[in-house]
Amino acid sequence: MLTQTAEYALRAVVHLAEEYPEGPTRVGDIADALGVPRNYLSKILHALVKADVCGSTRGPHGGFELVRPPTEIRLIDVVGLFDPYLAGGSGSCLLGRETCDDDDPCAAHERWGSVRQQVVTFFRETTADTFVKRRAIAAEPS
Amino acid sequence: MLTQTAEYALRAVVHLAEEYPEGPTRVGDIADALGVPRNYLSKILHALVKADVCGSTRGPHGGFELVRPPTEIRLIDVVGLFDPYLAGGSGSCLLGRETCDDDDPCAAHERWGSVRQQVVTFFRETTADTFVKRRAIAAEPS
DNA sequence: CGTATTTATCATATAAACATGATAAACACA
DNA sequence: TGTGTTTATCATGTTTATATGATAAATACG
Repeated sequence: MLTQTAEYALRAVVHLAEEYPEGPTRVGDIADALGVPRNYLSKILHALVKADVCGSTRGPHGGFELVRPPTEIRLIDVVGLFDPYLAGGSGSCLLGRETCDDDDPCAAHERWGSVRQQVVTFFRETTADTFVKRRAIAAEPS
Repeated sequence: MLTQTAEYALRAVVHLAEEYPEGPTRVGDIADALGVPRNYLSKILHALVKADVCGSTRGPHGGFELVRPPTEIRLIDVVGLFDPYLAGGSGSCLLGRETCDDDDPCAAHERWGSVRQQVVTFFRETTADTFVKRRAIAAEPS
């Protein structure tokens, strides 16, 4: 449903949300935590920097961090970078018609559009904090 | 959302549903009608034959046709052949966890599962006749 | 200033999806 | 039985996604 790359990006952002607002986290640490290829993740994080989702710092104590609080980072701005059809509406006609919109719909337009919209809405309305596992403050009760 | 191949398959099956229950349709005719590569479509249709969705006949007057009425062909059995994650539930954890089910769910399990389920349900409950454009029997009223 | 640490960038490799082309096998029909 | 039509199969090519590795540039700190 998502490309591997988009899923890596999402998981990295959720991970960074867990660290927020501590300082930068190294690529290697994120890669180890998520179990994804380090150099590949590096490229993905760099794309997120260019998209103004993450910030980066080089050198000792460097790494990546979110540029805004997790509550203000919509997942659509993360996965949409790597699965562009989720962001823009291109190639959206299930039956492959050139033009397919509300005015001139294909036979599947309404039903498929509705399903598709639910997916898009999910990523648009969900923010990076949603899937953060909060650490327990106190020890768990015995 | 669907791979190109799965979309070709879906469109071919909808096309064959429009011909049903006439005799077989040639690959070339289907390919021309849909605007998809002929030889590639041939391979896809062959897979649909092996999956008992289509039947094929060689030689003159040969081609492909549905083996059952379109109302009895679920789209999941078409797209699931080429997008296996839609059929089986593999790789379904958005956060990449090894085990993620109702008993031991990740932080995204419920919300993502619900969205995902809507897509799967769409293909499971929609049959090949749904998107057939019926030819008007009479001339359209002036 | 020098050195270790870290991201940025570039070059390359691998795997999968997508697509093309040629030949073989089955079939219809004269 | 022969010939043309059609799918079946196999071999190959192209493009994109995924991944790896090496080097360059920036930064912190002694």
